[in-house]
Amino acid sequence: MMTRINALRPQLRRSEQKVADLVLANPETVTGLSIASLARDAAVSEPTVIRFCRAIGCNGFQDFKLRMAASLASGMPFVASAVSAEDSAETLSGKVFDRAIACLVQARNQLNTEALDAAVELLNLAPRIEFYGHGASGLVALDAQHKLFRLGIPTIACSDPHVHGMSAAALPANSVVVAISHTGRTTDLLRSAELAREAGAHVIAITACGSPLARMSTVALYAEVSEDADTPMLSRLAHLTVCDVLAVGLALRRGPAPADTRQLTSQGPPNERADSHGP
Amino acid sequence: MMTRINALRPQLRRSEQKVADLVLANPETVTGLSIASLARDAAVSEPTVIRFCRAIGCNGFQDFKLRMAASLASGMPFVASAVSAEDSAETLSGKVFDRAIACLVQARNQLNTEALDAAVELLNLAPRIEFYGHGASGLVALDAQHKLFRLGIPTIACSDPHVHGMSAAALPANSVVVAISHTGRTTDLLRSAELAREAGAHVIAITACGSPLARMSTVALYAEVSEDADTPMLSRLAHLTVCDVLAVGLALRRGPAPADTRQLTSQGPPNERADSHGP
DNA sequence: TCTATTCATGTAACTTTACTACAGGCTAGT
DNA sequence: ACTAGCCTGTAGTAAAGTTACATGAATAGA
Repeated sequence: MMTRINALRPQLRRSEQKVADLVLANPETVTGLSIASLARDAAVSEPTVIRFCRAIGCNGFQDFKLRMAASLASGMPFVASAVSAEDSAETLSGKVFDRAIACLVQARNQLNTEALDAAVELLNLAPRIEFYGHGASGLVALDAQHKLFRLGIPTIACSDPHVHGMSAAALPANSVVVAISHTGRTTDLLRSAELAREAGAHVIAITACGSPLARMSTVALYAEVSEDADTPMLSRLAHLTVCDVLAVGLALRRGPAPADTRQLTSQGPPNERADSHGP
Repeated sequence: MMTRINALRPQLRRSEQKVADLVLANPETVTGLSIASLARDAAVSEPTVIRFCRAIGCNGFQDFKLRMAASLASGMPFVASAVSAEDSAETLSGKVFDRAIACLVQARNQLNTEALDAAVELLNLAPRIEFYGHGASGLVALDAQHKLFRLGIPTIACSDPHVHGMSAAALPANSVVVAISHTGRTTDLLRSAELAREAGAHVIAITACGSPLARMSTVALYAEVSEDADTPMLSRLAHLTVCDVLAVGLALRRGPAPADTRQLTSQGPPNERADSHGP
């Protein structure tokens, strides 16, 4: 909503721009104002305000206020703010959670569909699937393995450079390596990805946009997280969820749809076996 | 907002309850309606609608609509909906991400502060900290270890029953075991938690409300996820984030606040060492 | 440079909306 | 059965949003 106003601002009439500026300056207060007050504050007439609302695609002032409130609510609560030692437990957990959520929202919005489609297709045709990652990303790889195992798709997760180096060189053609790295610059990982490609395998990269890993991959899935939150603590969550998407997409395409779908969306009986699969 | 209406419903007057029911039945449409239409649809008079708005803590109908829109916007976009084989890549990734986000929002809202405070305090005083978890939760434990290691706090993560059984029995007094299990019924984990308590250690449980693990723990952190999404695929994310909160809380209390805080909120130089810490 | 035309902006009138004061009617206690 | 108190709807009011129209400014053509 805010971005839309910003985008449409140039093609607005001068007096309407005054309204736009006022709205962009203090969006929170706008929802509480009436046309009259808003018109007065922006030094324009009431109909101009209405014309502004129409210009940015609303049905009127009421509709505008509603959309504004909705837009603020969906963007506002999950702003990433730095933690400080003075924070109470409540604000602390709020901040950490909000940052995690904001990170996922961002990842969700920038994941490009074509790449995702291509990735699922590659996975679907692959005779063998392997997940490589180091450090925190190694855990993501393990998690992906674990999840695909539950879906009946055998895979291998490696976080040891020598192991995945050897494994990559020996991959059959059209295999898929999912290389996970936030920075996309880990040399060991790049080397193994290179080996995999030489062996005729495809590389799906889960990494940041523009990284070396992204450039040398068959398909790159960008899970960029906001610069303020550029830490393994957050990128992890985004990577995990991207893997979830891949797993679900693959399961839907491969497995007998109805049964496997339910297995994904609701768990079986909640007994002690439910989370006792060894890692 | 919706939960508030539900909570206040019993102490509403009969005709006001009719309005409440209508609002709860189709919340999305309400924001577009006027008092007159809403009153007609609920078969009550206009003033009753206004009284209803006041009763649930709004300043009037306008305010009510605004809050409703805001509430819907923050809850709506991340509704958990089941995936199906017909979904395109875009809707699929949207659904998976939305469910992940909804899960975190839910976890965020139900994490109780006192327990969190107590947990951080226990961790702060602990001479030794260990994380136990099986299966997917084992990865969460490893992740927590990894993260605390980065913060300069040595810990141990175990997912082998025999290993954490032995370790638990040998814990010094006031040590802390963080036991992670979605169901809270894994027998091996319960046994080790029992051993830890007998050894004089505290147990922080990250599990579902009312589980056996929660009952026998010193402090229980509930990371309940919505019943529709009751799968390891989601609880994982909530558990990870709860661990993040614990780690950040602990680091803030222990370490030299300013330096460590920045280390948490923004990463160092994005070179190849950034995510190359071995698992 | 003057004029005509088009577009932007404000004024004024209108409609709908939200809200308030009051009175009728139902419920409950005695 | 009667009365007191409270819930509910009717009628009225003020203010809000919206529309039609007229005036002013700006631009282009002669």
